[in-house]
Amino acid sequence: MINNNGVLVARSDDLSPDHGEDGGSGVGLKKGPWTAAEDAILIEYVKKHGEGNWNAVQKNSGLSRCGKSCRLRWANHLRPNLKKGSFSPEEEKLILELHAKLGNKWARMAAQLPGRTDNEIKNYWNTRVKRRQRAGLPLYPQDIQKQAVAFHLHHPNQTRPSLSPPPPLTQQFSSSHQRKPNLFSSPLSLFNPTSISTTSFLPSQFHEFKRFRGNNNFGFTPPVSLSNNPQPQSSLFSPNFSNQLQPSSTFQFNSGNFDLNPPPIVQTPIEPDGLVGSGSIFPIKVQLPSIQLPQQAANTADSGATGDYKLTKSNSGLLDALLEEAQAMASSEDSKRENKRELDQLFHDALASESAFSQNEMKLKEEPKDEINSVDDELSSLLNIIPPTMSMAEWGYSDSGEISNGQSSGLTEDDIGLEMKHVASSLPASNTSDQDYWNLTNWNNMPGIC
DNA sequence: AACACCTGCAACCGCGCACCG
DNA sequence: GCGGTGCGCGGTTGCAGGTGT
Repeated sequence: MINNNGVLVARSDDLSPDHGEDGGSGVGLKKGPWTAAEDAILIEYVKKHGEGNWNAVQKNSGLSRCGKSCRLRWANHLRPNLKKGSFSPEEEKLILELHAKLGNKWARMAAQLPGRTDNEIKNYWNTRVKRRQRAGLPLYPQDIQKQAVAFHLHHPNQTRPSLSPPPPLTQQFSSSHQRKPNLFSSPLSLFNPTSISTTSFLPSQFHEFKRFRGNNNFGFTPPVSLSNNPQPQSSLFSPNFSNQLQPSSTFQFNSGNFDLNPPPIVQTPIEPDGLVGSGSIFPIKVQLPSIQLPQQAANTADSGATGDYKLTKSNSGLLDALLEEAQAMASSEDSKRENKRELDQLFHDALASESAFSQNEMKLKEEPKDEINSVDDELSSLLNIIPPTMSMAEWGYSDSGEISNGQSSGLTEDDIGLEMKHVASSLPASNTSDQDYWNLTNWNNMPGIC
């Protein structure tokens, strides 16, 4: 319904049920764009009462907005020290890194990007997805891919991947009205270079990250002053950024080091530019210090980390798919030892496939050899351990740009399963040490994994 | 100039989690 | 243990401005 001011307002049947919150009856609550007057009211209210208790805003301030709307408006637009304007190249790079690591966890990503909101990041990413899809480019630039592979070489035992349930079908491709495909049958399958797939390895540090009510890191905060308070230096450009990001981990751009937690093996199609936002200029119109305190929050979460892992919602991708497949296979086997061997091999095969694919990709690109060699050794060493069977390197590029094994991409899940079985059985037992196993056979006993 | 199409972004919506009585 | 409530997150929608024809 449009009111006299041309502003969309809620009809009574428009309101989100949302457990009956957001203003009780909800009748008369305004929707649509915020006016300057409303902004002023909200700012004044938060100044006085602080953030949180958003549903009280309507009652106490006379603002005809639901609590959710107020929170959103404050968080995304009115909060002090928000950065506005385009993302800087550094920010874009960081977003890519974080997305490779976290998947569509916008709030967590925002916590690493001072002054940026989850909504901004989400919009940026969706836009990027659309753009890259249109251009037929992969989502992740090559160096992110390298980091992912390099990390696995250096930290094969540090973490185990989450076995995520399939995310909502709408998780990744909503903007273009594409839906998360069946991994093996869709045009966006993992063997399609234009597909987008990520596998999240969510760190234990993020356990219970979501909610921090009752402290001053998240949730309710004391009344804020809109003046520029002394703010922590943006971690983005801090030399100690890696430490701030995740204690005890390393995180370096353009290096073999990565985060404590293995990032997903990202899908690796040909990357013509290999650059982030190449050819673009990314002016930051406003760069104010941020009032966000993400690191504190992260540290709080860190302190509770015990090294256990639990199932988290994440994007599924190549690795998840393989691991899920592996898990399914494992459940049907009698020998626990055999299971471990198989699973280990399957995972290593996934890594090998991706890294081999990376090599393929790098060969196809005309890059300075030095740059390529930065990870070549590591890749080679990985490939040396991995039997070449089923390596994606053996898969050629079809004329259409798709990766194929010489046939059409109409692989069935059964096909893949059989191939993976074959791979598993081809591995000599001596090739993998017990240390390499990630207690894969115990995954079913892990909390949150059923 | 007018129209159609595209793009980016603000805002909304539904869901799930944590807290509390 | 359970239901109600508050809140945050991720996905989706719709609109305004830009661009092309």
